[in-house]
Amino acid sequence: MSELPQDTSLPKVYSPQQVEDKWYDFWETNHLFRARVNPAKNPYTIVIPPPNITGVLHMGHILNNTLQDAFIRYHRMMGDESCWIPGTDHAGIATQHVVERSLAKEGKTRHDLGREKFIERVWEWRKQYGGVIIRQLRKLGASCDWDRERFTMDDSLSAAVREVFVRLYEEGLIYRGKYIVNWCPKDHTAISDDEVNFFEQKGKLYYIKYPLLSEETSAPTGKYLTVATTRPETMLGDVAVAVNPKDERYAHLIGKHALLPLTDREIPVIADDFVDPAFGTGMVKVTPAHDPNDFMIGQRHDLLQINIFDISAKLNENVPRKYRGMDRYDARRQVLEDLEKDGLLVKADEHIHNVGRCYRCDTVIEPYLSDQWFVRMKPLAAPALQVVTDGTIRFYPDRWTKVYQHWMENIRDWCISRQLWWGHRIPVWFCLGDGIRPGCAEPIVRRTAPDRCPTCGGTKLRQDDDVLDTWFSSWLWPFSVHDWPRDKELGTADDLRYFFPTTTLVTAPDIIFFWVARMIMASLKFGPSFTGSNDPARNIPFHDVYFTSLVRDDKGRKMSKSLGNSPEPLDLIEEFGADAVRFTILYLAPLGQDILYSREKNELGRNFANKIWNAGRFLLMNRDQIGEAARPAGDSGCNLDHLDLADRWILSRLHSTSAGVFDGLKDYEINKISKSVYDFFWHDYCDWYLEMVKSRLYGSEPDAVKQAVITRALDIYDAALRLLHPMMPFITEELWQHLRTRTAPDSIMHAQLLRVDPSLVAPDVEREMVFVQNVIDSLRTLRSEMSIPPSREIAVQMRISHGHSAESIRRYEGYLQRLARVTSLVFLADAHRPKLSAGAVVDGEELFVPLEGVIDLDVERTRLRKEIDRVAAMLEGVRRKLNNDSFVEKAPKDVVDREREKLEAFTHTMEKLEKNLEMLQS
RNA sequence: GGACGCUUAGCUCAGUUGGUCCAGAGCGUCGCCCUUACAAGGCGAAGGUCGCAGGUUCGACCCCUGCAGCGUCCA
Repeated sequence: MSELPQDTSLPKVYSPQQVEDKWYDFWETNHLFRARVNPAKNPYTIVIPPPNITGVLHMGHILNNTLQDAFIRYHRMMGDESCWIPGTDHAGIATQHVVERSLAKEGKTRHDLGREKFIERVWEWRKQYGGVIIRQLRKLGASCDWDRERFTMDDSLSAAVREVFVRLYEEGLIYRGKYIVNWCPKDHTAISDDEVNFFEQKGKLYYIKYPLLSEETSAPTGKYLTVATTRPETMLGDVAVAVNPKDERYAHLIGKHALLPLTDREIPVIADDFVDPAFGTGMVKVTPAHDPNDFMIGQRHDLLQINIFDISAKLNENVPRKYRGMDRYDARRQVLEDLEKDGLLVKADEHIHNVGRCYRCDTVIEPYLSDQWFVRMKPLAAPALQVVTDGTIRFYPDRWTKVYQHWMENIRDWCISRQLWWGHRIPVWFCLGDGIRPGCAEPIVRRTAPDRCPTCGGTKLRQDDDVLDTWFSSWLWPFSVHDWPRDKELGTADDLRYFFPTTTLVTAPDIIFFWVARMIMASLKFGPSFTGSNDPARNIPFHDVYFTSLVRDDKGRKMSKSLGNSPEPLDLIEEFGADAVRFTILYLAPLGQDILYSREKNELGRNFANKIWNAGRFLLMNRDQIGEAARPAGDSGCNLDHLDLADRWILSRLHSTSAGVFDGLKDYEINKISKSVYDFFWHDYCDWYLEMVKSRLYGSEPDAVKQAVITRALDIYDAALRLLHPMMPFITEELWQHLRTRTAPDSIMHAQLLRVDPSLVAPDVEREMVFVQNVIDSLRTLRSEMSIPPSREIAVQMRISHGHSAESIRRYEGYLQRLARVTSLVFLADAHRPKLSAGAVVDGEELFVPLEGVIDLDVERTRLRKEIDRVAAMLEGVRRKLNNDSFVEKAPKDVVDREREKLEAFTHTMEKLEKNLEMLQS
């Protein structure tokens, strides 16, 4: 058990650097983040969205993980078994890239090493650099259960991937086929539809003439068909020209043939509904191997598929010799030049079209015909849509359910094979035959490598070269982290059943399709195998999904490496402290809206930390001088001796603030929580309560009272620290440990949150306090406007006539003395009205500050007139309402009554202000 | 083209089922204070016809319609 770090004196300014690492070590070495199966408690589980092992912490991670940590810590302090499971993602393309780049520096490619050596190299890289982020999260204060850290390429998680692949294949939900996929010519792999980003781009629409051939002789007729295309180079793979069957202009051409220029291919004119008569000439070229729409046209008309590109999008042997080996853009230039020469290029119009680019490397995607593995999504999507529309899973903010629904209803099959080396190799083997006989056609799909072909017994087998999409492992994350399907053999079966489903998922909305939707599908599909239940509510991966804001810079631009507009998170932590960075981003993060972020904004959090620190210093200094009263029992207890208005008020505020925090948590309104705790701590507790406490501590009350007062102030501070801890874990731990003697491994982390006592929430007390505050405020304003220096004390006279009593106000006299520098308070008889004084009316009661010729009467007259104008405007508003018959008739009675009360109060105030002004006129 | 979101003080944002918010906070600005917790602070002040145009209602920042600008997602 490690010792509690001890530090006796508090410096004047809080320095997070000395505090944060100390406490993180303390928490970690004492295993305070650890979660264990505990049937006596409710589990509260979050699985981290596993960051890429190639990634480094950015502002999005700061937001995302601070939110998760705050939720986890709140629930831990509410008595739940809080379990936050960390881990990383192997990020196929990204990681392979990084390692290939480092190889390139040695002048090598992955092919020089070979597959096996290359993969070894990636693992080495991962050991050395991978998961920097995991270490950085500790700096942020993340209370992850590190014993549970997982990696998507771990043995058990890889077993889960194979298990799922085999099961889906056996059910016919995974199939292999030659389809048009999004091919990245740089990464040499297929990527899924969702991994393509579309950008509008200026291009040209080329009009090209294809010579029409005679039906009888196949000789050129001298007539031409004009097609419009944005990609002229693909004409070398054309197999038809298509028109819309309803397009009368071209009806007579259907069935005739044209000669494909630059080649000697004759191609037919076909009719297909897909063709838009309004686009270009209403006549399009058809290239089934290089356009997804043409691919479908080709299938409908049983057309040939001519692939004209190699894996780098260079032209292959299926085109005339002169174009072979050319890059697609060089080929475009050459084709255009040749068409021009032959007089077949009609024109080129400016044209804006969407171009798909690889989300990893930004290379323009090539629609490409190749053998790929797919998951049939429709059967998986239906139940996954259901649990969201029926509210079994809730999205915050709710509007994402619509986005989700739309995607689910229009779902397309998921291309899961990737032509990479780094990743989960597809568990499929092909029989190669025995050298004489050809191999068997049926692929062998197995959890582990087979020895021989089950059909022919042949031993020459070859595993599929491809690996699976990284998301094919992350969609299993909520249960694969508990080692499913090996949970029984690895002893984590209880964990799996206890911590699944998770409670909350915190993630960015841009991966709603990649990840969120697919996790729901996978959990509903495979959950029954370990929950033993078919109830969807038991098999969902999570109950709530919190979609985070996007962090932008202060000009509203997305933060990006290339713009260099993102602050370096670790530098921010170094400069402001992790607590400040955490609190600031929570304060700035309204649910579902983007955050405009800048370095300087962290001053908010830093200043807040310093404020709390100094309030703590104040309390400790006074405690050391005065001493504490006997401690009340229990963690949430609070000394209740010798209560006065300020005490009852702060207790009321504390309990209603707590209640607000609990309410906010239910709806994930973290910025409301942060605001209310901030306002309570700074404005209620420091600005008012501590100032009022001073008047008692430094006054003439007996020691027993002073001890009760300081003890209570400490108790409330303690409760407020607990309320704040999940947002600012370090400073609250440091101060909490200073407040009272603790024994290791006591930590605020595991202290209970204050239990809300509704009986302490007292609206009447708060109203009374507001009156006192208003009196003080108006005296302060008056002082300031009359240029009475703060050092100068003032005498105050009051005329009570509006519901307050002199006795009750006498009780607050100490507060007025201290907070408004009032030296004496005198109550006047009704008839008296002091001459030559500055005055104010608060809640109907009159305040006078004698001016004694020192102050300019003109200033006071101007001040009064301004106040009269203000009240007159309000009075006018109220009158207008009450003079409106339909308002009095139709508005609810209490609203009308309230307006009548206002009328009376404003009239009353007006009269007094006008009398005051009269006095000064004479 | 479709869907959704946003538009409140110079800037960033709060504003609960429409009526004690005819509007608040932080930063910035101005004035006064180094008052023994805190100048990373205290006190006070200035600053807004709540994007525009209609409508519903006794009453609209809040509800409805249209428009404009910005943004996101999908096609």
